[in-house]
Amino acid sequence: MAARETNPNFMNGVPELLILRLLQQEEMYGYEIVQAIRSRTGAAVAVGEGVVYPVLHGLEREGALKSRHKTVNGRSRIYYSVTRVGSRRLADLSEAWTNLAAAIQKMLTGGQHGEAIS
Amino acid sequence: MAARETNPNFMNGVPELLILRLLQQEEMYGYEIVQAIRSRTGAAVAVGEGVVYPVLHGLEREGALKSRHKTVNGRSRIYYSVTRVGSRRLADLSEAWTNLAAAIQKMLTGGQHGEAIS
DNA sequence: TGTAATGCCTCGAACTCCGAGGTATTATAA
DNA sequence: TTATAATACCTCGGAGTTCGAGGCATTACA
Repeated sequence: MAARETNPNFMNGVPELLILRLLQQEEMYGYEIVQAIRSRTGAAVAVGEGVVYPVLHGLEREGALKSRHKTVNGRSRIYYSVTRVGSRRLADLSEAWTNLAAAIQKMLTGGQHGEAIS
Repeated sequence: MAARETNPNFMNGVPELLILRLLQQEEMYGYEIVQAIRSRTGAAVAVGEGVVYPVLHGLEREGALKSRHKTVNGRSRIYYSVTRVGSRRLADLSEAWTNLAAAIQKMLTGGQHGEAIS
């Protein structure tokens, strides 16, 4: 998918959305995010590390996230948190997703006829 | 994206879902579908012909759709309609989408803490 | 001592969407 | 009459994502 301009950048981007949302609530590290997504969605969404880490790196490169190292129990972790840019991005993605979901929901449950705009 | 097995095939697949849904309601042809999606979603979703035709061909190849030629006003059209296989597929995709949307919605609006299922 | 869990990472394969472009006919406008 | 738009079909290359497997290292547990 190219950088779509007609449609909101959704269709894809769900991992990015969820990661931003989680990090907005609290600072987390990659491995933790993988499990948080799985558990908080009741396994409806399950992304692997192969998805999470690249997204994390990409968002940081864009300035949407900032990170800091921390060692806990001899374990080195990289905690991420959202920046002002990331917060803005989350708001945009969140709205785009909501619009898309609403549109699709309407099509799935809506009446048979393509009502004219009238 | 590979043929995901952990997650439902969503994330993507929105065009496929909408096309199946439209065709289940009434027989349509490609060019018509492009505009129907745009108008019935209030332009929230706008897929081009470069998306619709390949999906149509793929679904027909899989036996989810059947087609018939028809000439109207000197215009040659290919009308598609869903088969039993397509109907089954629509039901599956539809359910998968609903589950995904619900999971995401909960994450977007839900409380800060990773509450236990309770 | 070995296996699982934690924690980080990258890579290639597969897939889809996107936009541009091509062809042909009919309708409308200049 | 001629040019442009609309209808109607199609394909292709580029771009961006997700997926799973795999690698590395340390700590916890059996």
